[in-house]
Amino acid sequence: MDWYDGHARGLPWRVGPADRRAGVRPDPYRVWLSEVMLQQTTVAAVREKFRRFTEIWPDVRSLAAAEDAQVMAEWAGLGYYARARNLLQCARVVANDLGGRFPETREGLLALPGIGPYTAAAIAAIAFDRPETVVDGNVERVVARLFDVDTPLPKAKPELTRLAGLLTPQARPGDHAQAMMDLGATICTPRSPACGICPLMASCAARATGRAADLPRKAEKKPKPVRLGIAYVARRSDGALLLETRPERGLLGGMLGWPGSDWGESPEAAPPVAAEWTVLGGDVRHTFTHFHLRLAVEVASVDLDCRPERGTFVPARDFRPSSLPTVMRKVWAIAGPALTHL
DNA sequence: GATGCGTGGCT
DNA sequence: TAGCCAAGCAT
Repeated sequence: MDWYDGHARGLPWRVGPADRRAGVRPDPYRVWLSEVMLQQTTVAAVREKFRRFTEIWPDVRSLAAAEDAQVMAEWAGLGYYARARNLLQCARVVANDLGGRFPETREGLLALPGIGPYTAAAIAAIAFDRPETVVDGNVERVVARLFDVDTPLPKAKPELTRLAGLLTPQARPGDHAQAMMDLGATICTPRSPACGICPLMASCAARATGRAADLPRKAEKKPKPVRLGIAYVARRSDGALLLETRPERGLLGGMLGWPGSDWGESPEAAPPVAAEWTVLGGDVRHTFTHFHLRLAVEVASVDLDCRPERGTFVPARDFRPSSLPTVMRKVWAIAGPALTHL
C-alpha cells in the first residue's frame, strides 16, 4: 500500500490514493464502464474510448437511452463486440429496474449482463470499497510468482484465487486491488519483471529461485487455422456505399460490415448485387482470436436504381470508416482508393 | 472444462 | 515476421 501511495498510475477513471483517502468516492458508472472496456484490453486502447463514451454518455441513464447502432459504432475498433451489446443491456437494467444505481455487492453485480467474477469483484472493491478479492491477469501473475506456483493456467486459477484472498485486507480493499494490478502492469510484468525495484522483492518465492520470469506457466495454445473469404464493396453513382449490419450473435455480431462470402476453406462467391465486379490485387489479412483470415476484395460501381439482394446503401456523408470493426476498415483501406479509379 | 470471441503493441 | 499478451465473459 505504501508503494501504491507513491506509484499509482494516473488513470481517467481512477480516484487516486490521496483523494481516495481524503474521502472522495469514485463514480460507479465510470468504474463499471472502464472495467468492461478493460476486459482483455490494454489501458492504452481504452483511454480514448473511455473519454468519448463519457463525453457522449456521462451517466448510466443517458447510455441506457442511446441508440444501439451508435453505441456499436463508438465501440468499433475495441474488439470483443459482445461487450458492447452486454454494456447496453446492463445499462438498461440499471436505469430501468434498479433506479439508476448499480448494486453494491459482488453477488448483485454478478447477476448483470457482461459482469463476471472479475468485474463484479473489481466494481464492489473499487467503487464501493468492499473487501472482495480481485483476480485478473496481473494478479494471477503477481501471486503465481509471490508463492512460486508451478501449476499451469487455467488449472491454477482456483489456487491463485485462494492465495490472492489471503492478501486481501479489510482496510482500503479498493486501493489494494488497484495496487496489485498496477504492480503487475508496471513492475511484475510478463516478460522481464523489474524485480530489483519491486516492493515485494524480499517476500517473493519465485524471485528467490530466479524463476519469476517463467511464471505463471500456461497451457499450450492451439494453432490458428487460415480461413478465406471475399468482401464486396459497391459504390452507387451518388457515392452511397453498400453495407450491412451483421447478425446479433457470433463474430463481429451487431457490427457494420461489407457484404461478403462466408469465411472458410473454399468460400463461394456471393455478390450482393448484380454488377461488373473488379477483383483487387492485394488481399486483406487479419487475425482474430481463433483464426487467420485472408480476404479477397472486389469492387463495383452500380446504378442509382439498382436493387441489391443484401445490405443497405449508406449515403457518403454518413459513412465513417471509424465505425467499422478493424477487419472491415482494412477492406475499405484498399477498396476506397480503387473505387476512385473505377 | 472447453470453446468462441478482437485488437494493437511489443519482442 | 510471427507469437505473445492485455483489468474476461457467455455459452
